[in-house]
Amino acid sequence: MSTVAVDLVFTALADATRRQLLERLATAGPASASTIAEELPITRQAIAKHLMVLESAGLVSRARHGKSICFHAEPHQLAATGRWLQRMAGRWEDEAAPSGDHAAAEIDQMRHAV
Amino acid sequence: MSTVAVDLVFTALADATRRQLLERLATAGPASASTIAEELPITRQAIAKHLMVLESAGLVSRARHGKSICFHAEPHQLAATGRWLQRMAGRWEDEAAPSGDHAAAEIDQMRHAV
DNA sequence: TTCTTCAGCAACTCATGGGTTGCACTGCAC
DNA sequence: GTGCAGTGCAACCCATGAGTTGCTGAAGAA
Repeated sequence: MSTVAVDLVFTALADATRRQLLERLATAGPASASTIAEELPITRQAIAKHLMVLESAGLVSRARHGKSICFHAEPHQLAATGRWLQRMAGRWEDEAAPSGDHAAAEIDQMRHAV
Repeated sequence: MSTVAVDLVFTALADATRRQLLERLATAGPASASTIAEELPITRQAIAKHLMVLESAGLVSRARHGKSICFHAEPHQLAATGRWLQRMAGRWEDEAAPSGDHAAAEIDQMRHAV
């Protein structure tokens, strides 16, 4: 996962409406922006904008059929982001561990840096 | 992990500066807002604000020593969020799988819903 | 062909948040 | 006590983004 991809995914997931949208698509099945607009208290335009953000993050994909467009969730990207987070956390924990009490050392350094 | 916690973590991670801050603390060790301010091209106040956001998300914790405050990264929360994401993705994949081609069914339904 | 319904585009309002400056407060060293 | 270094708080500017309205375009049905 590139830094850009991570940025897009986190930005997409930071908004509660977008997470709601994603969950809607994942649990209740694929739908168009118009269909979702009937279920939520916001306009089709707002939903379309959110879906574009989700799509650019790879969390949702579209499929055109005639004049209507069907969006469906992509859990793989979500899982990939989860793995990325865990890898990152693991690496940082490894970096912090071997040097013993890294924090204490830093604090000690701060104390004497007068 | 509660919905509120998830919201806070994603909001915190959505900002590039905050991710940079978090990585700085995780890799180069704990530091105070003033110390980081000397390394980055933004003011101490801006960094302090970001650190508050990271702290409220549980991604960073503070330790006061005299008049200076030392912040250090908390990889556990990052790992927990990663696990949450993967669990979510797994559940959604399970929901999509058993019903066969869910998307196709929905599209078919859309087609005939005139 | 015409009507209807869906999606796309553009402009706009308004709230939120990142970043700044300025000042007050608090420990520590002298 | 005084000065200095670090933090906290409040007000402010400005960019971004969420959401809206209005219109245009295109595809399918009668």
